Amino acid sequence: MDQERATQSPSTSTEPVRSRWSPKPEQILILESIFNSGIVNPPKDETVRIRKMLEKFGVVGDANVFYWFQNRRSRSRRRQRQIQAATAAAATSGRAEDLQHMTAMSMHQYPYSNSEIDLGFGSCSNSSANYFLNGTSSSSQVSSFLLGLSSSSGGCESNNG
Amino acid sequence: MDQERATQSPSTSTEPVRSRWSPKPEQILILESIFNSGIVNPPKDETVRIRKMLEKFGVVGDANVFYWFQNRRSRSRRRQRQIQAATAAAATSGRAEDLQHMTAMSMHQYPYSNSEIDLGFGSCSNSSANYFLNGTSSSSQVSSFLLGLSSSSGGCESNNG
DNA sequence: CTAATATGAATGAAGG
DNA sequence: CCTTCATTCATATTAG
Repeated sequence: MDQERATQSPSTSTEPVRSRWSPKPEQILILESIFNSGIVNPPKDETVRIRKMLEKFGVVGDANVFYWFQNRRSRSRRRQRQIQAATAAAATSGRAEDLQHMTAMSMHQYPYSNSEIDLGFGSCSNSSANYFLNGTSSSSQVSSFLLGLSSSSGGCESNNG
Repeated sequence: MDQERATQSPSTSTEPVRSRWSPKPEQILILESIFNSGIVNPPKDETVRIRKMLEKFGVVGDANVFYWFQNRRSRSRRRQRQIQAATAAAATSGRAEDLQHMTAMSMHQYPYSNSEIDLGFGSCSNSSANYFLNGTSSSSQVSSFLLGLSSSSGGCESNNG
C-alpha cells in the first residue's frame, strides 16, 4: 500500500497540475500527532508554525493546514455523533446485535484505524517518543520535528506546582 | 444577530430537500454583480430589494442575502490578506519559487471565474451591460434585472453637483 | 469502466 | 468584523 502518489511526473510540464493538495505521509503523521495531542483547533499563529513544519516535507499553505484541522474536527465529531446515534438506537431497540453493525460501519475514515497516533505531544515523553521509528529517513526527520515541538510548545513541565 | 429566518420549504418532492439555501446560478450572477459594483454592505432596505430580485429565480430570504454579503465580504478580505501575505513573503525572500507555493494554495472562490464578475453596475454602462448575453432564457431575465438596477440603484449620476 | 469511498476545498449559517 | 460548525461539492483513490 504505497501511497506516495503526491509526487507524480507532470509529463514534461511546468507544473504537476495538482488541483488539490495531497499531504505526504510524514505531513499526515505530524498533523495527526498534533491533533491527538489535544490541539484540535490551532489559532492563527500556531497554524503558521505547523505549516512551516510541514513545508519541510512538501509544499503546503496555511489554508491547507486550516482546512485539514477544520475537516478533521468536523469528521471526528460526525463520527462520534454517528456512533452515539447508533448506540442510542440500538439501546432503544434493545438488541445488542445492532451495536456490531454500527461499529463495523463507523470506522473507515483514516487508514490508521482507530488507534490514534500519539507521539507524545500531550504526554511529555519526548525521550521515548521515537519508539515507533525504525530506520526510514523521512520518519527520522519527522521525529526531529516532534521532539523539537515537545520543548518549544511548552507542554512538558519538569516540576509541577 | 439573525435578521430574519429564511423561509425555505423543504416539502418539494422534485428536489433533494436541501437543508440550506443554494443560490441558483442566476442569483449568484446578480449577487456578484452587485457586490462588484461596489455595494459590498447593503443596508437593510437594499437587502430587501435585492432579495425581491433574487426571488424571481428561486426561494430566498432576506437572511440569505444578508449572510451572503457578510460571507462574501469576509472571505474576499481573507483571500486578499492571504495573497498579500504570500506576496510579501516571496518578495522578502526574493525567491520566485515562493510564488509557486502561494499559487498552489490560493483558493478560488467561485468556479465561474477568478476575475471579478462585472456587469457594469459601477461603470454606468447599462446600455451595453448585456454584451455577455447569448440567448439563454435565464440570462436574459437576469439582464432585465441588472438593467433595471442600474437606474433604480442610483449608481449613475448624469450631473455632478 | 463504474461505483463507492476518502478527503481537500467551498460555502451557508451562526455565535461572539 | 471575526471565527467556527455543518453541509455540500469536487476529485483522487480504490474496490468490484
